Amino acid sequence: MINIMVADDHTMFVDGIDSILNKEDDMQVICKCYTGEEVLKQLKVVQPDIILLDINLPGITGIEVSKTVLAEYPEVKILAISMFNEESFVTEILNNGAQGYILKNTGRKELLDAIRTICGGKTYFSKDVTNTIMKSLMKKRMESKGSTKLIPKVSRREKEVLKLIVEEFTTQEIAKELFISLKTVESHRSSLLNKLNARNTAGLVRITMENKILEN
Amino acid sequence: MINIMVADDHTMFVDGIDSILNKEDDMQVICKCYTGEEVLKQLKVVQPDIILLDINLPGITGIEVSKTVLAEYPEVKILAISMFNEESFVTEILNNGAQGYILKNTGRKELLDAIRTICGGKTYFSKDVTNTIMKSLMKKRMESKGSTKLIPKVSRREKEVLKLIVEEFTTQEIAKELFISLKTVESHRSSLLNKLNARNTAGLVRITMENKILEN
DNA sequence: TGGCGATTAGGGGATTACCCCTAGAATCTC
DNA sequence: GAGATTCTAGGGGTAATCCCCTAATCGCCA
Repeated sequence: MINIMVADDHTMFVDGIDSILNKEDDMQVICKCYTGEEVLKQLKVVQPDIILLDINLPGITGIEVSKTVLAEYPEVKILAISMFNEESFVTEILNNGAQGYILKNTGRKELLDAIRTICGGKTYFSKDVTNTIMKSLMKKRMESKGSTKLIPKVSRREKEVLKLIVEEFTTQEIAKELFISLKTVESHRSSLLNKLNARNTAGLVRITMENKILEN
Repeated sequence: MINIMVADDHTMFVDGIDSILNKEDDMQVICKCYTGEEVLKQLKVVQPDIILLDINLPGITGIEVSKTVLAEYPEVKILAISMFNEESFVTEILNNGAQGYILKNTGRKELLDAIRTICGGKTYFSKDVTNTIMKSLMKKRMESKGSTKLIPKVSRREKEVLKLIVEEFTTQEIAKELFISLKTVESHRSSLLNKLNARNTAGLVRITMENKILEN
């Protein structure tokens, strides 16, 4: 038997979920909460297997609740529920302990499927959600590619020097490592400062990491 | 009519795909390739709407081919096909122009679905693949949370200094910006070097960005 | 209320990074 | 094979960082 806590500030929604779940033989709703505070309070009394948690709770948000649950009741699973198919919400809640994420317009069958999957120790994400994530993943990559174009090509040797700079080698150490003169390394350094439009080592490292210059 | 190019080094696989696709009224395989070189060569002659591209091609890999296609034939869609459900492969190919990713054990129906979805301008990822991605996404978040713990807490003022260092301010400029003495900034700098276990400015910046120290 | 970390500040010196300049040799490219 | 780019290297100087030390003041908290 799966013991379920439902947390959402919309009473009708909670009741709807309640009626759907209680029709199932292997599930029972043991607690209904309408605020984040209530969830944390009730958890000291009841032991649900899973919490159906609305992300946009008033007061303490679902994100905050999720953090606390992960820290204090790590055995309790969380299925995040939201109106919004927003990439930021999804990653944020995944970041903080949820095992799944579904939208509020999800059908009965998928809801039951999600609950059983998560209670079986796996993770569950609705198709809409995964699509959103994948798309935003692709977008981010594209954007990072786009901004890279502003940066002139860094030569093979310069990359080697740059790599060592990022790894905290001094100019002298780089010279020894690459079997070249100190002056040569300085020469590469100043080329890099120019090409990457940096003022100093700090900028060199930051720009390198922001644009993932060493990852090709 | 969807014009399809198939690229895989296993002849039997290519022929199998060919026979599946040619049974459909709205699809036709117009070109079969067995190496990456061949794909790039054929693209100068034929105009496919979509390429079914094996990632693990011998010689020029599917990744490389995908990069080139994205750059030179941006209107041509790519559906990546692979034996392996590896997170690194998937992100790499998404990174470089593919609109979809399916596994070789994918059934006929899903293959057709994927092709039609992508040619309709959308993206397609098989369920196995999205699961892998989501899991590795979660893992990474967890790991980054975990590794953060190794780093001693950086104080408020130190973070201010650190932020300016990352933004290429020199010690003198930081002193002016924060209305404190040069020696004070140097003091904070050396505390930071100690706390973050860095040898120099380069390390300071790298560790800061790797651990996202300034994002709180 | 004593201790601890954070913030402030300094002296003095060693090392490193940055800048301006030139310039030959190797390598790639058209 | 000519031209561009890269890799190499140096002289000479200034600015910045890093290191070792001390030390006063402040706030917090057990």
